[in-house]
Amino acid sequence: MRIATWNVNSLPARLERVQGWIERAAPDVLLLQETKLSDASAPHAFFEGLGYRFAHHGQGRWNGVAIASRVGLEDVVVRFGEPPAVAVELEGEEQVDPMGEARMIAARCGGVRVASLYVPNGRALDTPHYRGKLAWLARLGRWVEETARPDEPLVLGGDFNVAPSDLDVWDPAQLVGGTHVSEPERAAISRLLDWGLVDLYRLRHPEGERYSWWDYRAGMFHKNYGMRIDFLFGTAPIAARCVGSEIDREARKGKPTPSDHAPVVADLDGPGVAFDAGWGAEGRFEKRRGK
DNA sequence: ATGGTGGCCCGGCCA
Repeated sequence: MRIATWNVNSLPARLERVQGWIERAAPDVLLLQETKLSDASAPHAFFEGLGYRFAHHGQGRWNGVAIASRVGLEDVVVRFGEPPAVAVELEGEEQVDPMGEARMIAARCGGVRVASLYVPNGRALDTPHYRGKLAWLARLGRWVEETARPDEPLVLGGDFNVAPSDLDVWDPAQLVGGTHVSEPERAAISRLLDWGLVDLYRLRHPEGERYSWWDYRAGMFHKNYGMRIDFLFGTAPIAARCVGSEIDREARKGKPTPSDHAPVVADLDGPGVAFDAGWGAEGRFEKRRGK
């Protein structure tokens, strides 16, 4: 079984790329983030035409998460199972509450509990958005601890907007004092790992210079100045079944315009189906340096 | 060079 996660940065803007990638990578379960769609606009027929069932949790213009599965899709939960939040005032200090936003959907697919997660960006350390990010990550930790067990098949996938170690960023010195690398954010990821989740890509790839997100600006992708912030985290029974994992750098290249994130793939059981993930000869991306 | 790109959808906001 192949599970993948991909922040598509708008599903309607990415439909052609998503269809091409599904045909190329043939995931059994695809976790999507940043669909930027309302539930009423969710493209169920598009996914059904490709052989997938589709569950979407959106709010329109921002955020939005979804699960496409061709191995069953049951027991859908959104927003950690909490009731819809009332409208949140975003102007005042300490009023930022990402809990009400469309950032979490979970389901059971092919005997595996999967969650598609879009962690708040946090903007900057001294903002209420950062404190909201930490609160959201704490809610995620509590949801995992209260509703799952480390010995059952569970996969958390998505855009975590955290680089867990300095090996996951192109230049740690440039990011000091910023979000994505702060100690509290990394502690929130450690909480998940300490509970029993395993970073499936890192399990198969100990090397650095492998990222899942590159800024659109300033040629960051071409210089391979990126961060590894998209993950598939699996419990021990999932890690034991994981025969391979890739970040598909090919999906970040070319036209039509790609997302700024690449898909992360993990294969459970069997040999998997090999594909060139675009990191260059011998699987190593040749870093190019700007003038 | 204190920039740059891209998506929301048309004036800035967000990443």
